[in-house]
Amino acid sequence: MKEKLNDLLKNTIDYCFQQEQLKETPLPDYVIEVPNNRDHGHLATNLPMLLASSQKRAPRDIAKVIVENFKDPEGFLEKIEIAGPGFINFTISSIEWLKILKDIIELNEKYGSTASKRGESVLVEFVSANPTGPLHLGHGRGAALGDTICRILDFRGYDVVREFYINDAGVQIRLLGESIYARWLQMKNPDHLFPENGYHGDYILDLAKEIAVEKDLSSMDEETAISTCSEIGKEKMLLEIKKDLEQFRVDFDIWFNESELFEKGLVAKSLEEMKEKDELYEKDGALWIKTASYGDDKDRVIKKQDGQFTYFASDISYHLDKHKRGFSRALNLWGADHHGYINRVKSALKANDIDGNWLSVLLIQLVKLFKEGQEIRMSKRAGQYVTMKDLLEEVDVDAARFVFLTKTHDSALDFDIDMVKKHDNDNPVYYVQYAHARICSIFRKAEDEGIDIALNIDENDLTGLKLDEEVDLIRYLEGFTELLDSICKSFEAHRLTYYLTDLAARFHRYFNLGIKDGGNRIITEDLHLTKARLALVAGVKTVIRNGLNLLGVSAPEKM
RNA sequence: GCGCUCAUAGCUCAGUUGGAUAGAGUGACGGACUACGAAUCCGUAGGUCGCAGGUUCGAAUCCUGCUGAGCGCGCCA
Repeated sequence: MKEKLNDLLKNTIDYCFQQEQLKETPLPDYVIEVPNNRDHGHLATNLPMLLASSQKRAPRDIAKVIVENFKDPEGFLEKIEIAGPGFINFTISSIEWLKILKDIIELNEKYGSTASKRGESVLVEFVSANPTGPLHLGHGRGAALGDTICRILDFRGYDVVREFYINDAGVQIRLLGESIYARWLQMKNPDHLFPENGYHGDYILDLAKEIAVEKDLSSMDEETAISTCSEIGKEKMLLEIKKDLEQFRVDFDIWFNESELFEKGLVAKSLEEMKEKDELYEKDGALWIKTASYGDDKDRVIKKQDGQFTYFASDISYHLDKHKRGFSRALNLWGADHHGYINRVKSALKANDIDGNWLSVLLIQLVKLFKEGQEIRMSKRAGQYVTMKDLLEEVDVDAARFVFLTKTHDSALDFDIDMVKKHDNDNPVYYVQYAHARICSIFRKAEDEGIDIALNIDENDLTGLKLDEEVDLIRYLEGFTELLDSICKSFEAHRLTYYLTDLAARFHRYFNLGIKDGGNRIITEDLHLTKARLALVAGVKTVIRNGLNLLGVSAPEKM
C-alpha cells in the first residue's frame, strides 16, 4: 500500500514541478507512515513540512498544492486531507483493503514470505557454547533469538546458514579433562586435589562415572587418562548440547570445529597472509597484530611468548574463513560480556581488507532467573546455574521461546519461571495461541451449521466488511510483511512477539464486539456477510500461525 | 581511569529511519456470558519519558554534560 501511494505521490509532485506549482528541488527524505490515530486516515506523509524550507512556503500551503493537483486515475484513494502542521492524510478506498485480505487467504502459509531469493547469503553464528558444560538460560535466549532471526531471514528470501562454533582447541578442553579425571580420582580418594580453575558442576562427576565404565582409566598414565577424559568428555557434552537444542527446536546447518582451523593449517595460512600485508610484528618474544591501526584500543597478541596461539588467533582465522566462504553478510550473537571484543575482531577484519560492516554483532544481555519471587543467582565457577535441560523439564518449549523474545536483546531479561510455567493468561504465549484456537473453533462451529468454509473468494465476496474495526484488522494484517523486513535489517525479533500479541488483542476485541451487539457476530443469518467475516478471521488466523511459526512456537487448533 | 549497554505508569516492559493526544501487560477498583471458547472483553485510576542544556516546524527518539545501574578493559578462553 505504501509503495502504491508513494508512486501516486511522486507522480503528483512531478506534475506540480512541470506545472510550476512548486519549485523543482530534490525530494527530501520524507516518510509515509501509518498514523496512530484512526482519524488521521490510513496513511500519512510529512512531505510538505520537509519541503517548507526549500520551497520557502508554509507547510500547509504546500500540502494544499499537492492535494489540489493529486493524480489518482484509478480511484485508489477515498479521501485526502491536510492536517496538523502540514501532514497529508490519505484514506484508501475499501476495495483495496479487501483485495489485500483476498491475497492473504490465497497465499495462506506463504503470506508474508517472498517467493524470490534475493541472492543475498547470511551466515548466522549463535549459541557457540563451549563444550565444557551444559547449556544454561543465557544460551537459551541466544538460541531462541538466533533461530527466530534465521527463520525470518529465510522466510524473506535470504539464504541463511546457521552455524555453531565449537571451541574444542584451547586449554578449556584440557581443563575439562583434568576436572573429570580429578573427580574420578576423588571417588577413591576424597582428599585428591581438584584443579584450581576446574569445572565444579555436578555433571563433571557424572561424566567421570560414565567414562570410567567405558574406559579403564586406572590402567592409564595420568597424561593419557586426562586426554581421554578431555576427548570423551567433550564429545558427551556436545551430544548433550545438541540434544537440548533439538528439543528447543533449534537446528544448525554447520557445527564448526575450532580444532579444524589448526588441523587444516588455516591459522598458519592467515598468519602468512597478514605477514605479507605487514600487519604483524614481533615484540617481547610474542607476535602481535596491528589492530590499533584499524580502530582497536591497542595492538593484540596472537602468538604468545611460549609459542601458543591466543584465542584471538583462531578467531581471526575463523572469521576470515567465514568471509572466504562467500557470504554477503555475517551475524554473530554474543553474550554482552564480549562487547569489548567486537572492535577487536572488526579491526582484524579491516586489516585483512574486509569492511567492518560485513559483520554484525548482536550482544545478548544477561538472563536473570526468578523463582518464587527470588532471584536465583547463577555462577559458572561454583557450578550453580539453571541449565536448559532443567528448564525444558519444567516449561513448555512454546512458552520458553516466546518469553525469551519479549525483550530487546540489549536489555537484561528477567525470566520468571513460575510465570512461564503457568498455563493461564499470565503467560503471554497462551493469549496469542488462544486467539488462534478460538478462530479454529469458530470455523468448527460454522461447519457444524452447514456453512461452506472453503473460502474461494474474490474481493466482491468481502464487501460486507464495512465496520471500522474490520478495515483496521486488515490494515494491521498488511503490516506483517513490512515488520518482517524491518526485523531483517534491525534483528529486533522481539517486535514480532509484540505484533502477534497486539494482533491477538485486536482480534479478541473484535470478537467481543459481536457478543455485546448480536449484529456484529461472525456467524450471522446473512450468508454473504458471514462468509466475509469468516474470511477476515481466517486472515487473522493465517498471520498468527505464520508469525508463531517464525518464533518456533506452535499454533494449536484447540487448547 | 577508559569503553560498551541500559534508565519510560506501583511492578515488568513496548514505542518502526525524529511526527499529531507516549502505549500494553500486571497489580488496584468497577462492570460484561440464556447464541460463534470468559484462557476473553469494557471502564476508572496511575507519567517531570533519570536530571540539565542543545539541534528544529516538531524530541522518549539525535548531540553534549551530569547522576545511577550492569558489563568489559590479560602474552585468559
